[in-house]
Amino acid sequence: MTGAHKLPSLSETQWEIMNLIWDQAPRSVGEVWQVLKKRRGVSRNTVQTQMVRLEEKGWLTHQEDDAGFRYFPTVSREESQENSVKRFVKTVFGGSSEGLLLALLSGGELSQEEAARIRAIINSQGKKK
Amino acid sequence: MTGAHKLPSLSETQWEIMNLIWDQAPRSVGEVWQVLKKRRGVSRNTVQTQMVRLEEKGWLTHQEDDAGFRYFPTVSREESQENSVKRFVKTVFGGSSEGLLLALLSGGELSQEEAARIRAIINSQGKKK
DNA sequence: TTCTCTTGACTACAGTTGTAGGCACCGATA
DNA sequence: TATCGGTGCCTACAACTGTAGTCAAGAGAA
Repeated sequence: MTGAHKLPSLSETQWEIMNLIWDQAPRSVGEVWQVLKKRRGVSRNTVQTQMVRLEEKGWLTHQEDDAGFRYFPTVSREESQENSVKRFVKTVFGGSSEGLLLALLSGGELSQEEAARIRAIINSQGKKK
Repeated sequence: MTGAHKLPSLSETQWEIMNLIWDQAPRSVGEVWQVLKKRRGVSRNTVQTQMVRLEEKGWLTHQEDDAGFRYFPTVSREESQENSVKRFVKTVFGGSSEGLLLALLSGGELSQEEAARIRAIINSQGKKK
């Protein structure tokens, strides 16, 4: 499982777009644009360019129907996130997952609730094996 | 504490170099090169260019002594890692730290020991407040 | 004193990214 | 039918990246 997809990595903007498409696929350029425009006033062609590039890189495919082009992700969000985390841990923390976790906790970004949920996840994992 | 440093973000190669300098500062271009050359056969000028760019971006400064230029980090590794994690969580996980943690755990990259240490960290955090 | 090595400065160049303008086509509408 | 909004295609362009070559000055070595 977890195929070793090995697509070229995503820029931040590209993550933003991929996340929208993973949230709900398929999506047209126009639909993605509607969201991004509201979020940060970007132009339609900007979005289109990125989506074309994402297809070139292998992250998206499209089908054409009477409504136009509809884009689909080619890989799952989970797999992509996992790969991305691995790489991130390697480059920023020299491979130490603990380092990542410590930074996450010291960052002071977690709410009480979030911290609690994280503990719950960790503990359940502990039992699981 | 944790000054809002707001330097332009680092590329992967730049993280690699910064990590070497954080490991031991100050460092000359030659010293950094020695390590990188072994790791991935890069040329000296490549390293120098990057270090100059890092200084331009504000991540490094240098002093000159009789041995030549010695480079120092301008911000702490911890602070930089924390900022980097925040941004990463935002772009890849739409802001969900739990998402990050789940990906880390599902990634199947953690050894038993590492998982155990992570649990320990989490649990101690729990008590701490 | 020459030749060589190290080092810092400057230059180059292709690939990626973010951003967007212009054009042509098509269907709806006035 | 003349117009208009949406769509896809092609082009552009500056900034940043990774990579490295050339050069000149200084430090030793022969």
